[in-house]
Amino acid sequence: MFERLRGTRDFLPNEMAARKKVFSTIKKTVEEFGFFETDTPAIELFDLYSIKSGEEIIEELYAFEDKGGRMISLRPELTPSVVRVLVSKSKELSFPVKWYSIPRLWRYERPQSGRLREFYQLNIDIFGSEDARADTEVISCAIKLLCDLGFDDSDIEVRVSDRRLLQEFLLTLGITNFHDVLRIIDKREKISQNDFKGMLFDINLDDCQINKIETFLDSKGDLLQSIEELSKNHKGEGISKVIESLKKIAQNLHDRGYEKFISFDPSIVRGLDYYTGMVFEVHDRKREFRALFGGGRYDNLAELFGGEHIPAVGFGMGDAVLELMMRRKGIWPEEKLELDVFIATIGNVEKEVSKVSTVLRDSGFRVDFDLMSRNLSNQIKFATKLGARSLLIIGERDLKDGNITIRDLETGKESKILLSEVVSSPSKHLTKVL
RNA sequence: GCCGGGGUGGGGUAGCAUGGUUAUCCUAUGGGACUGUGGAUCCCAUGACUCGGGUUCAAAUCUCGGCCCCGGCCCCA
Repeated sequence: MFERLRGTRDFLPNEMAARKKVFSTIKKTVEEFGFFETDTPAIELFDLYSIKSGEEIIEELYAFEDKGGRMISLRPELTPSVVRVLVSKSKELSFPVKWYSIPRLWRYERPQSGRLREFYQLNIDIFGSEDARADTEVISCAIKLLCDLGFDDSDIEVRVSDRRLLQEFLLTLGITNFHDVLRIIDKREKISQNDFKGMLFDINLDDCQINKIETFLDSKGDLLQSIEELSKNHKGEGISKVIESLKKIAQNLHDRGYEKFISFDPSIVRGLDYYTGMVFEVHDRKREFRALFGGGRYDNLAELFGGEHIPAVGFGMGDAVLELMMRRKGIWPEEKLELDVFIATIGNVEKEVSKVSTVLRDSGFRVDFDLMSRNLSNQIKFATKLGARSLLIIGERDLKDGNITIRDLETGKESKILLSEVVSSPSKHLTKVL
């Protein structure tokens, strides 16, 4: 016996049935927003990840040397691959490009609630547009997606900010070590106020600066309103440009009727160094789970990869947290098998079974029948376990008059019918699930 | 890598504090009976103390270590 690798999952047919429904909802919504599906290899050159990442990230790669002596890694995220494709094809693509993908990703991390070593992640990105409408489109798609899955504004909160806002603000305070400060701000929710102050103090900020930072971070709330206030309180060329673009995003989201989902939160910074503008995060309102989405604008990644300047905005959504949240709300689909027709037999009726099953399958029904020569009772039991909607009973005795029995397994109603009748017009007597 | 809580048939469990007959119950799976209606029922069978060391006359039970699972930290691209 072999054990499943830590942090990985097996999906049995009934579990897979539920996942398929969720994934198809996701795909449908995203495609309604005009995104096209892409895919890239699960393996890439190790360097694709080592170039822009720190040592800690590299430690979490599933990496190995191939037979040609190349260092290879399983992809831990999709963005580098997509940007690689984009850079190599940029001359032949017409921009903006709206792409999505639901890759399987691998990260060698310690599994926790909502975090696994192998998982799926929906990625959507818009490349080529710097316009605030692109940012809005991405955020709207995230919101619509959650609505279509069955969530509403009482379940989730989308917090939006812009990294440049915080940076410009820190500059006005004379603070330049963004990297350290952002890191601490990112932790603020998890630690006490004293620890927060202490950590900032440790990197040589004074009380006055710390107080101002706290006041600034607390200016969260309704997106439009908060931004209006910001623009009153913070003048200056750099900062007003950022505020202007946030205002556009806010107004646009408002026009789409999504204002209830959105709030402004200047403490959202999303990781480090990666993002260059708008950033957003989606959480459950109770904060029971880790972030469901994270995304934002990353305008200079293509250049980092040796291409031309291609502005980009997008997000990633992992399937693990999504499943936890949907289960908590009771909207994860039922894990049950689905079959349209099961044919039960009594005696030697092989010929008729072959004929009927073929006709039904040709008409698009999902059909199965007994392969074990079981008695009728056990066949019915088995049909129920397969989730069959309808049951056909073909028995030697009734067949002498050309009859078979047809039973609706959901209502329990059954009737006798001519076999020839079912064969000539199956859709009249049987229904397909879905 | 660090910290905490756990591992009893395929799944879910009782037993463990206070060591002592054949390890409980539900479910699942397989077979059989009811001679074509039973999505049943009844009968039979299958099947477990995570692994290794220690204490003891005796360990599922106490103890140490490994492995694995769950949760948290770190990190979260």
